Amino acid sequence: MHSFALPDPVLSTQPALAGVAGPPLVTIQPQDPNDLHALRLACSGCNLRELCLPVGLNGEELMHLDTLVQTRRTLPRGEALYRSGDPFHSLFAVRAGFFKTCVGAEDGRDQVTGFQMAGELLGFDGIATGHHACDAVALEDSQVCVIAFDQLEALSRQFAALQHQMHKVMSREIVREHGVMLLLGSMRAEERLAAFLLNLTQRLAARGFSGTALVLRMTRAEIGSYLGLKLETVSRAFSKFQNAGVLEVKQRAVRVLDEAGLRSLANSSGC
Amino acid sequence: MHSFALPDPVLSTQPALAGVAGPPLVTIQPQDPNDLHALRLACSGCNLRELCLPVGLNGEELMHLDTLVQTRRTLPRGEALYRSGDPFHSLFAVRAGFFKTCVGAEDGRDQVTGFQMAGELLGFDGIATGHHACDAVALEDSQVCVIAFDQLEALSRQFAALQHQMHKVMSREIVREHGVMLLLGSMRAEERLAAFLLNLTQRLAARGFSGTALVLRMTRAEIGSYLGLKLETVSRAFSKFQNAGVLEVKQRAVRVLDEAGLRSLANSSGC
DNA sequence: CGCCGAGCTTGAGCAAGGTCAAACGCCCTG
DNA sequence: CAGGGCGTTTGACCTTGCTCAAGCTCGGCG
Repeated sequence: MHSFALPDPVLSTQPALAGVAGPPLVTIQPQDPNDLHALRLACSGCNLRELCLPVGLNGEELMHLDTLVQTRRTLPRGEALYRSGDPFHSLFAVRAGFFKTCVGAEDGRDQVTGFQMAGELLGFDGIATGHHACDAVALEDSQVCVIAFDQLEALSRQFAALQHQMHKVMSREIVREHGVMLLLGSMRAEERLAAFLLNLTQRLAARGFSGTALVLRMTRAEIGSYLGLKLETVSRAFSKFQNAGVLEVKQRAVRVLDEAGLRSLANSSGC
Repeated sequence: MHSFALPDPVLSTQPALAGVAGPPLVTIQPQDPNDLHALRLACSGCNLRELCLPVGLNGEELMHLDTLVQTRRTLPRGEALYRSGDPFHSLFAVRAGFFKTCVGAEDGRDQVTGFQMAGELLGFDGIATGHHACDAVALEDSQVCVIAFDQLEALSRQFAALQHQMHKVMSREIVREHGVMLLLGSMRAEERLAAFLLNLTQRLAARGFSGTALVLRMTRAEIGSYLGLKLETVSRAFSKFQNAGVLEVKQRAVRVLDEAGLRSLANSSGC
C-alpha cells in the first residue's frame, strides 16, 4: 500500500511553514536498555503533559501514571489505529501526528466525527460496549501512547485528581460534540468552514504553532464530511475566502490574513 | 408563566395512548418520617434501576448509592433544570417526565442536542469547566434525582463497578452524539425523521411502553432543531409518511403502522 | 359558548448547496 | 523526465429544503 519508514528521531506535525517551532520532541531510540526505555515513555517527561491526561497531577500521581503507559504505537499515514467493532482495551494519547475518527452507516456512507492532534485522547467510544464504535485513522505518520484502560480505572480509584481529569476530558468531548451539532444543524456552508478553521488554528496555537499559517492534514472530502458538505462546496468556500482577502490558500497550505474577518464569517447568522 | 400543581402520587410519562402501561412509579409522600423518606429516594427500590446509574451494581454498592441521592427536584413543563453558565455541582437522573438539552450560539440561534426520558442522565456537560455548557428544559412536568457529583466521584473510587458504569454512561453519550453527527452530516430530511422516530420508539419500548404508539413531547420546531431542519420540513415529512401508509399522525400522537417501512426510509441512501 | 393564541399544515417561489463534468496541479513512480 | 493518479478547482445545471404566507386545529379561558 504505502511504503513507510519512520524518520527517527522525530515525527514533525507542522513543518517549517508553521513558522513557530513547537517544543522539540524527545529522541526515540528503540533499542535502549530498560531505564531509558521507561524514561522515554514517561508522561512526567513528556512535553505534551500540559495538554494531555497529566494536567493537574502532582509528582507522585505522575509517577504512577508513568507506569501505565508502557507502550507506544507508530502508524504510517493511512493506517487505522482501531476500527469499528475492534475490542476495546486501551485509550490512546496522540503523541505526534494527526488522526481522524469516523463512523459509518450500514449503507457505506461515512461521517468524520473529529480530527485529533498531539495531546488529544482517542478511544472513549469503546467504553460503552467494550468494542470500538468508530474508526480512528492516521492522516500522517503518527505515534500514540497506549493507555491500558483497566489500569487507568484502577489508578483513578487511587487518585482523585486523575479521576477528575479523566472525567473532564470525557466531558470536554461531549461539549465539543455539542458544538459540532450546532455547526451541522444551524450554520451555512461558509460559516461552518470559518468555524472549523478558527478551531484548528486555536488548537495549533495552544501547541506552540503559528495561529495564522497552517498545513491541512486532511483532504477537502474529509473536511466536507466533518462539516456536512460536499468537497466542491468546501473548495468553493476556500476560494471565496481567498477572493475576499481573508485567507491565502495554496492547496493544503492556508494562511489566515484577517482573523477578525474569519471570526465574523463564522457568526454571520445567515444574513 | 405556567400555573402548576404536581399531581401526587405520580407523573405519568406516556399516558393511556401508549397502550402498554409502564411499571407503576412508587408513591411519593413528601411529609414522611425519615426512614420512609430515605426509602422513597432509594435507587435500590427504584423501578428504573435497570436503565439508570445502578445497572450492574450489587446490593452493597446499591446501598451506598442510595446515600448519594438525597434529593429530588420537581419541575413544571417549560422550566429549566439548569442553564448554560450555571455552576455545576450535580448530575441529574430523569425519574419521570421528558427533557430537552440545547446549546446556543452568541447570535441567538440554538440547537437542540438531545431529548432525555426516564432513567437517562443529564449534566455531564458541566464537568469539563465546572459550569454547564447547555440548557436542560423540562418538556412536561418532570422529576429528577439529584446526584452530588463530588460524592459520586468519591463513591466510584470505592466501587469499581460504579466507576465503570459511570464511564459507560459517558461513553454511550459520546457514541450517541456520533450518531447524531452522522444523521446531521449525511442524511436527507426524511431519513433523519425516520431515524429519529425509530430511536424514540426503541427507547420507549425499553421502558415498557408501546413501540408503535407514542405521543411526542416536543414541538415540530424542536424536532426540526434537533434534526437540523425547519419545522415546515418536519411537518411535510410527517405528512408524506402518513400518505405512504407508514405512520398515522394526529398532531403529536403518532402511530407506527409499518416499522420495516420506516426502517428502510431511514437507510435509503439518497437513491 | 365563542374567542384567542400556540402550534401545525400546506402551497408557491426561491436559493443554497448538491451533482455531474471537465480541466488543472502536484507528487510519486517508473 | 514523462506518465499516471489523486486531489483540487471551476463551471453549468438541478434538487432539496428554506422562506414567506395563508389557513387550519385544538385546547384554554373569559
